[in-house]
Amino acid sequence: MTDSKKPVLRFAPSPTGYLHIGGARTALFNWLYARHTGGTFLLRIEDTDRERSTPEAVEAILNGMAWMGLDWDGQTVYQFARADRHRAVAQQLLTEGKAYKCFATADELTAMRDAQKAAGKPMRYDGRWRDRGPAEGGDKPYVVRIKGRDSGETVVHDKVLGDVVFQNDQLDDMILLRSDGTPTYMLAVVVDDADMGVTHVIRGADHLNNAARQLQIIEAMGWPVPVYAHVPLIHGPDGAKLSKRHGALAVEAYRDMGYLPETMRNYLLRLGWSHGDDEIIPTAQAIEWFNLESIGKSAARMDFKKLDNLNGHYIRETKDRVLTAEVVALLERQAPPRVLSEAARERLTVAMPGLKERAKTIVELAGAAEFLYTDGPQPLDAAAEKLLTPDARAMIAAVLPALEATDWSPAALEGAARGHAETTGLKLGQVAQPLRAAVTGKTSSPPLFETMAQLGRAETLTRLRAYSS
RNA sequence: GCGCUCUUCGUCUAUCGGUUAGGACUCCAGAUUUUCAUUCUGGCAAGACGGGUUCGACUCCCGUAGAGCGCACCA
Repeated sequence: MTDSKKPVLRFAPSPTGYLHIGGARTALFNWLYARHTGGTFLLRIEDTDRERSTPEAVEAILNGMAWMGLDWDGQTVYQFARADRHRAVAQQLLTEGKAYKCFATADELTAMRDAQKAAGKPMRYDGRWRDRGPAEGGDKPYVVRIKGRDSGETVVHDKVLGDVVFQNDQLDDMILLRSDGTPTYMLAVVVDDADMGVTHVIRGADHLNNAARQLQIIEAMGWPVPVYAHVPLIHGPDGAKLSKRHGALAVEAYRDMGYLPETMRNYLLRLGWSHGDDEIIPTAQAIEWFNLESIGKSAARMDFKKLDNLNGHYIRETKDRVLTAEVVALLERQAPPRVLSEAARERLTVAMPGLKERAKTIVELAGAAEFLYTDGPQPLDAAAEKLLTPDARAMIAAVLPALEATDWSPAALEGAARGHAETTGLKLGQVAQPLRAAVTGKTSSPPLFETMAQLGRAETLTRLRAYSS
């Protein structure tokens, strides 16, 4: 560990699927720590599994990172391109006697494991080729395995979990090079981390066991040991493993559900990391505060109610024009895309202050604003339909002249409505609600008289007349 | 089965041997309001269980239970 140097962090996803919520949090923690310390944050695509890696997945991960607002330093490293280097390291280990060739066939190993399981023994490679000379194998296919220590213990010093001790006799001699000569993940990560100068490895707790194995390679090569921080996994709302059904969705699915990137960063940060009683932690503050010590040890569950609440907060904090852009983008992504006119966008922005404190997601916002960007009489939702009784429609007709006589300012419109309420002995709400239903098609909306003013005299009257009798 | 890890309100968490165990979300009640929402006030609600150690344990140790992860020529 060289304390004099700035930390080097990395996020190393395998492109076998989209960037899910757990990966996004791992990336976020790495990014925050790098930005907090003034260090470097690298991105490495672990595409050594040629069967499962796809260009689409790479694309999805890059897009996900971009949406989350997580930028990385330097070029993206593609692990597969470094296979020669990985092979060279394996070769070095081989010549130094720190690795050996194993000629056991897959069938043989399966049989071995079955026997172990039947005997209630731990299932692991028994080292049958550990001390046999390669000559015995002849020209049969072989894999290269690390010659790990078979006694003593390996300790992973983890910043989150503390010192975790593994008995070396439980760590089997893992494969470095497959029989087709390609490097395995275990070899590739260690070599790449070393070559990239990675000083801190922040990754999911599912890799904790791997850390002990990887330490064997690191020690064999005499490389510096990085600081490890294994962060607990995220579970679904029911405590079970996160699945598509719950929230192991692509981060972009959260965008489509109407969540803001700032919300996701804040929510994911608080899921497993804390700073006293603080809940609202904008990204700039997060960079200032983030540390490894305050990462919790236990797995956390997704809580969409809290996500919604946070998102509502950030929506209210966001500038009107930006929210309009979000709504516009959302509508354009819809199944039949819907493109808003310049006038409609302007109307949205003007009404945004009243709209945004009523929405928890951009999707809700777009829905609640529909009456603003759709001209003409509005379709009524069930509650509005129920409210617009014949009596209510007659009331609208009765109040219409008074409204028309105003200068169409919010105050004047309210005055007219109040006046009508007084002379007819109604409460203001009994006048306002039918008007609201006729104007917006809904029983709840931003303040009615401001809304009518924003809509304009002609448009509002068209809608009112459609539901008056 | 073997190994590793985790365990405070329903959920996310604070607490780093001495507190009426705090905050946030959810939920409930109330205030404000032309609706809804926002905002504000108040309320419900927790140390998995069992042993120790200690004057004193949520906090340290052991055990039990539950949960998660790992045990591939996947990453």
